[in-house]
Parts: sequence; structure tokens; C-alpha cells
Amino acid sequence: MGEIPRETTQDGPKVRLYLVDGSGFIFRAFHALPPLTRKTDGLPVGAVSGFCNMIWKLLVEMKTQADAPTHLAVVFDHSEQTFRNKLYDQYKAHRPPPPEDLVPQFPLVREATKAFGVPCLELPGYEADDLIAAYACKVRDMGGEVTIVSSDKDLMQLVGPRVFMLDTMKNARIGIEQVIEKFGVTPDKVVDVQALCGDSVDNVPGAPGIGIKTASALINEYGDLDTLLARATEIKQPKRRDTLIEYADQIRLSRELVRLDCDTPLPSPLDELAVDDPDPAVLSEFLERMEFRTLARRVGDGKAGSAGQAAADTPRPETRAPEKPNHGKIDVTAYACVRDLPALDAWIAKAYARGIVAFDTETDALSSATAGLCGVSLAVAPGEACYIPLGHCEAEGLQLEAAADLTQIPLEQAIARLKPLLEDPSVLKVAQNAKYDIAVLSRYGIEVGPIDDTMLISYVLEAGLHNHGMDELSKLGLDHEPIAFKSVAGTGKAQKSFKYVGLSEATCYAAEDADVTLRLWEHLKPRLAHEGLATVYETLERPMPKVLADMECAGAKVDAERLRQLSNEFGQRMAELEAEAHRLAGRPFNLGSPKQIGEVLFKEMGLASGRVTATGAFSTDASMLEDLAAQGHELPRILLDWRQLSKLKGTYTDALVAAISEQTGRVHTSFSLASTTTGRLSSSDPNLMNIPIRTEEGRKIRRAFVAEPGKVLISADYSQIELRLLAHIGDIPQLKRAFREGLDIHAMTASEMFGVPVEGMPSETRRRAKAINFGIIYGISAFGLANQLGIPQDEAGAYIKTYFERFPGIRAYMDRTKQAARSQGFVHTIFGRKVNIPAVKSKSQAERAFGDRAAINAPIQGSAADVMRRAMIRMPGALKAEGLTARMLLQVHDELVFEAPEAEAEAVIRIAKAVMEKAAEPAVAISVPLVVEARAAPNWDDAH
DNA sequence: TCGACGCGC
DNA sequence: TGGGATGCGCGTCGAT
Repeated sequence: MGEIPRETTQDGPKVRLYLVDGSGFIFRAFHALPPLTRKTDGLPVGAVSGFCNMIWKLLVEMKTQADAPTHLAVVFDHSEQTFRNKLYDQYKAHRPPPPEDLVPQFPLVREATKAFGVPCLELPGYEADDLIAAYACKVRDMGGEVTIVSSDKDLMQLVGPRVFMLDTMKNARIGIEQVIEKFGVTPDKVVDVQALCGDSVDNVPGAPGIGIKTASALINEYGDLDTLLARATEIKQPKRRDTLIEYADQIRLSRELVRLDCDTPLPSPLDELAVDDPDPAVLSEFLERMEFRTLARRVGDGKAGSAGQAAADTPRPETRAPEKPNHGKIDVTAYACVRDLPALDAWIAKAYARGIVAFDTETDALSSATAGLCGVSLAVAPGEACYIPLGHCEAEGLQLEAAADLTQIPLEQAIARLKPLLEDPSVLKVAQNAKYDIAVLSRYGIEVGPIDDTMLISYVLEAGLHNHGMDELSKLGLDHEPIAFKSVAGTGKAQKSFKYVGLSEATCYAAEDADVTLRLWEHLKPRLAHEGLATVYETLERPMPKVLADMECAGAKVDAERLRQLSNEFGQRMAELEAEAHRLAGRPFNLGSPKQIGEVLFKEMGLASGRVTATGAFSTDASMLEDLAAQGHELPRILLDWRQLSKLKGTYTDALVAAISEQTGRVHTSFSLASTTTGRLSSSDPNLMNIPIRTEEGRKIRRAFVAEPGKVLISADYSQIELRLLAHIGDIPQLKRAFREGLDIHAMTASEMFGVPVEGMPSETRRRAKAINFGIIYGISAFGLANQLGIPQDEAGAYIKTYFERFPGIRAYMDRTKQAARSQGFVHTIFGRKVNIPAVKSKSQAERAFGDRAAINAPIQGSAADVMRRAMIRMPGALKAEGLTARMLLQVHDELVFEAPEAEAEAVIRIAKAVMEKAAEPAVAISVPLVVEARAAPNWDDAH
């Protein structure tokens, strides 16, 4: 089978290498094509599209040639700074920064290259041209053939026997003859000519007043540049002679700048550049995500690059089948523990070669904002994973009989090796809950990217169906139960920090996490495009971990002294109330026990018991106690007051003081991206999304959230965002008009319902309309509304009836949404986020009713959450673009809290409002304005 | 570990 | 028929 090699060298079949000048491709594609943006989110993708078309065309043409290439790579410039800047600081100095629209496309182009199954080559400190030179020389010297796909004249110096250039735009092959045509000299003298003429684009100085014609004439006359400069005094023309003598050093420097070095190190061995067909699943996922429909179709027709006949009888061994993972059994004992630099370098090299690596960080604490690094695990292929322990040590006081060998790579050295890999734009990093790893590593100076998050991919695919923790995803998707953290670190009080876990045990656990993450990625990622959710993931999820990691690391400042003082005040008043309660009850009892309260009130004191709870106990909740207090009983009021203080003290004052980090003096919450069904965030450890605001006592706690001296807190919140979205989604003319005209929406609702003018409306009337407006969003019933407003149930029922008559669109929205949910099992937000609501298919009537209400609420709540995410994603860039140092600290569903120097307050308010109000654009044109109110103050209460 | 309760949007 | 009857979270406490 296979082709018979026609020519061979001593080393085997003859190598035919194609080297594509990727950077050149990108710029040509960008400038040659009209701007193109991805429809769903406006991401500029014109250059990516052009690039993909060029690559595809090249792949197809290559296959049809008689001498098809055996090896292929796309070569990129790695960074602006190269060794040439050290030679000459003005090198390429006048080059303008790449167009704004092009910048986000650089990483995408690398991704595109990999999607086409083509290796990417780049090396820090070198230009693409240097790498091209190195590979070209190597292959030429071993007797192979090289084709450089570029039209860059700087590469013409490499042309020679068995080295050609190919200008795909002009479809012209450039050999020695064409070079002579262009430069007037043979390729080996091109450098000398360029050194004399210089290059205004790259800012290579050369010699003033000398162009190609003169330069080539001189070189041809004297043979080469060194001879020319040595014999410059012999030149007849006085001006030319003086120039060459005066600028000799500058000319030699110019030659260094233009000369390409064959000894540039090779980032990948030649073997890894062997031509390989793209993985159709990966390629089509990418093209779908980019929304390159035409090319996706062509690629589909062309059988994924196998344009040649060979493809027919050599079926691909395995294409990714999302439905059936079909992974091999996971063997946790097969993982490597990396404890020296050569081993680490080998793993890093493998990650580069694969272009994708799953990783996980192990730390010694829970909070990512303060935890220390214990180790990093990497997985480069399913089953091929390692753990790099970095901070493991013997637990104090627990020395074993024989001290274990804890030799590890010093942290700083490992960080220095891992940083380039984790930051390399051409290597995709995969993590489970990337926010955590981003936060930890950023404190060690590593800005990880680009990164995919398996937790978020799962969340986009299956929110509402299950949780998205790794253990759960592994069981569901891979049918594998990973080692539980508890089983290696212990549980409860005996739980030890991961740094005290032995290396072999730690390796099994940690490397497995990376392995499982990579397998999950392979299993889940293709589904995004397949199920039309790639844009949701890219625009609403993928950028969030970085944004939230920064917010969590920033943390919020609280006035600890003030909180302790409040805690004492609350404690004292609670003691007084407790004594009074015991006196009234005639015996001591635990005021914190609903059970005991029930006994005291209903059994001993004989008060009329109202409702019972689900478990049959007496209900003693606030509304119950309020009723009893209203009947004139004394004890329920005492209990209500005690409960309020107990809540404030236990949940807020004490807990917040305890949550202050010793290291930063601030409170670092953890935001969860994947714990709600609707797309909202949640906050925990501590929860900073439920800081009191309703009561005066509660606001004292909010007032303890303060800014650093010289700074202010700024709170910016969406006004009525859910009602506005209801007006838009339900297409309710009166509501839309009211919002457009900036009217008081609740007063307008009341006026419409009760037929009374807004002018001089009683506040109670407005209050009722407000309760109805909110109730509607949540799918309220007459019973609930009656409870809420303290009115008879039939009256509440009449309100709801009137409401639906006045706003028939809302009824229609509800019916249509329930219908959709029941038939499909899910609903969508206006940005396309899918919210699964399995309860609508339940056998239980009650559960189905729950499902209906959730279905009605989800598009509204979820769309609001999406709008907020879009605002948060754009915010850091918008602040930075204005030169502001303000930081986002907190999000509370419809509110963002910033901390900024006082002098920036006005500008931050302006930017925050602008970004938030326009956050839906350009993806969705909302038919009512989004309005944001923002204020600055020294504390959160006054800013809100 | 669960339920009741209560804080937020 | 009639019971149950506002969406989404998290943390604390007592009871088990």
C-alpha cells in the first residue's frame, strides 16, 4: 500500500516541505478582503475567513500535484520584540500597530491552522522569516525540496537549488530567475543589495540615496558587500563613494537586520510537520463556530482535505463521535510525576506539539484569591497526563518513621518553564472551572490563554439538567468516577491541605483531573457547534472566567471595626429580647429553634395555630409571626425582632469579619458561573449578593462596605431590566411606549388597570400595580398576590384578570412559552442561551406547575443575566481604553460595584452607564431603552 | 444531612 | 375535584 517513493535520500523518502508565511497570509487576507463580522456577535473574522480559504485552496492544490508535499507548516511571528530590536532599536519602529479589527483574529488564525490539521510554528524572539530560513536550510541540506508560500521579498535570499517561493495570490512560482529579475543579483547576494538600499517599511536604514539599481550594479561590480566596502575609495562617483564610506557601519548593521539565520532553533522536529488530514469533527466545529458556511460546505464536499484518490481506500481510523465517547479505561496509576526539569521540558514540548493541553492547579486552600500553589497537572492526550508537584512538604508534627523523598522542581523554575506554554496563543489550554486556575496562576505572574472551560461548555449544553462539577460530568459523560478529593485529603476536621498529600497519591488524583478534563473537552466541545450553541459559549461564557477572577482577586473592603461594633450591639439587644421572651413564655427556650417556638406559642400559650410546614410542624415564619403580632400578642413581635438581629449577626456581621483575608485585608467572594439554571451568577464564601438593604438595621451592614482611602465605591444598576425585557420579549405596546417615554412604569400599569390618572395617584394604588408587575414575571397566582398585598384572594384574582385583559400580549407570551417548554423541555433567552426545564415533563401536577413558572421566568431572568455578562466582559477594556484604574468588585444580578480613585468617579460612571446600556448591541436590538443609574459614595449603601 | 428560615435580585 | 398556590440563589441554625 501507499505510494512508492520515487526518490530517496540516505535518510529515507525525499522530503518536500511547504512553509506558509502565516503572518503574511493574515495581513494579505485582511487588506484584500472587505471587513466581515460574525453575525451573532460582531466579532471581526474577515482575515480569518480569507486565511481559511487560502489554506484550503493550498491544501487542495497540494494534493493534486504530482510531487505532493510530504511536510507542511504555517509559520507565525511570535512577538514584536526580536533579536533585531537589540541590534537596532529603530527596527520596524515606525510600523503602526495592527488594525484594531485584526488583533482578535491573530489567535483565531492559529486555531484555524490547527483545525486544518496543520502545525503552527513560532518562537519567542524570532520572526516567522527566521524560522522559515532555518527549516528551509535544514531540508535543503538533507536533499529535500522546499516551497516557501509567501510573496515577501525578504525571503527571496533563501531561493536557490531546491528552494522556491510560491506567491499564491499571483499564482506565481519564484525561482532564481525571478529573484534576479527583482534584485538584479543572484539570491545569495540579495542580502547585500538589501543592506545597501535599506527598507523604509521595516525601517532598515541602508545607505541614503542608493536604490536597487545602484546597489545591484555595485554588488555585481565588486562581487559582494564586504569587498565593496573595503574598496569603497575606488568608486569613481564622488557622492556614491562618500556615502558608502560615511555609512559603512550602518550598511553592515542593515545587513544583519535583513539576513536570515539558518541556525535559528527549530521549535518542532521535522517529523511533526508531516502532512496529515484534518480531523473533520474539529475542522467543521471551527468553521461552524466562525460561521463560515460556504467553506464548511466546500470542506464537507471535499472530504476534509483528502482531495486525492488515496482517501477512498484509507478510511480515517477514528473520527470524533460526540454521542459515544468510547474512551479507553482510565488508569490512574499510569500517570507521571514530574520532578526534574528535563522531564518537565519533555511534557511541555508534547503540549506544544499537540497544540492543546488540559491542565489543573492544586492549591493549599479554598479561596483562589489567596491560595498557594501545590502543583500543576497536564494532560496532552487521553491517558497521557502528569503531575508536577511544587509545594508538597511533610506535615508538621506528623513526621513519618522514614522521611519520604520530596524532591521537587523549585517553584520559580517550574513557573518560568510553564509560563510560555500557558500563555502561548497557539496552544489551547483546557481547564475545568478555569476561573480558579486563572486566579491562582495570575498571582504567580502567568496570564493563561487561550482557554476553554469544560464546566462552561457543559453549562451551555445542559444547564438545568444537572450540575457541572467535574465528578458529575465525568460520571455522566465518561462513565468514570474520578478519585474524590476527600479520599486523598481526608474529610471534615481531619482534612489536610493538599500539600501534605504524598506525591504518588497526589499524582494519581491531580493528573487524573487533567486527563478527565481533556477527555471531557473532546466529548463536549464538538457538541457546541453541532447544537448551535457555539456563539453562546464564545460570547457569554468563555470570556467570563478572566473577568471574574480579576474581581475576586480585587476583593471588597469592609470596615471590620464597624462590623464588630455592630455585632456587639446586635448581641446585646438579642440578650435583652431573649430574657423578655423567656419571661413571656414562662420558661427558657431556644429562640433559634422553630420547633421550640411552635411548642411555646401554640401548645403552651394556646395561640391559634395557622399553617403547618411541609413536614407537619407548626409554621413560625415571619408572616405567621406578623399575623400573631397584629392580633395583639406580645411574644411574636419579640421573636421577630430577635430573629432579625440573629440573622444579621450570624449571617453577616460575624461571618463577614471572619471572611476577611489575612493576606489582603479584604473579602474575596467566589462567583459561580455555572450554578444557576438561567445564566445568573451566584456568590458564596461569603455570599455578597444578599447583603441587606431593605431594613434600616440591615443597611448598617451595607454601610460597612467601603472604599480605600482616597477612593470611592460606584454602584451602577439597571433600572427595571426584567420588566423592560418582558416588554420586549412579550412585545407589549403599552409597556414599550412607557419605557420609551421614560414614564413611571408601575404608575402607568396602575393607571391602565384601574382607569385612574397617574397625576395624584394614591401610593397604595401604585404599590399594588408594582406587586403585580413583579408577580407576573414570576408566574404568580391570585393566592400569592393576595398574600403579598394583604387583600382577599378574589380581589387579587380580579386584578390579575384585569391585568391580562389590559396587556393581552403578556398572556400570549406566557402561553407560548409554556407551550414551547412543554413540547421541547427547554426555553431560550434572547441571546440564544438554552435553559432546560425538565420539570415541565413531570408526572406530578405540582411539579409541572413549577416548571411552567420557571419557563415563564427563565427567558426574562436569563436574558437580563446575558445582558449583564456582556457588559461585564466589555467593561475592563472600556475602562482601560479611557485610562481609568477603576476595578469591578462585585456583581449583584442587575448591579455592578466598582472601586475607583475619587478623581475618576465621574468618568467611571459615564463609561459604566455607556457600556451597560449598550450591552445587548449589536447582537440584539432591544425595542426599549436599557437605563442604568450610577452613583459614587464612600460606602456601598450611599452609592446604591 | 436535612428542613426551616431569611437575606438579596 | 381540590390542594396548593411567585422566579433564581446561599448561609445559618437546630434537629436528626
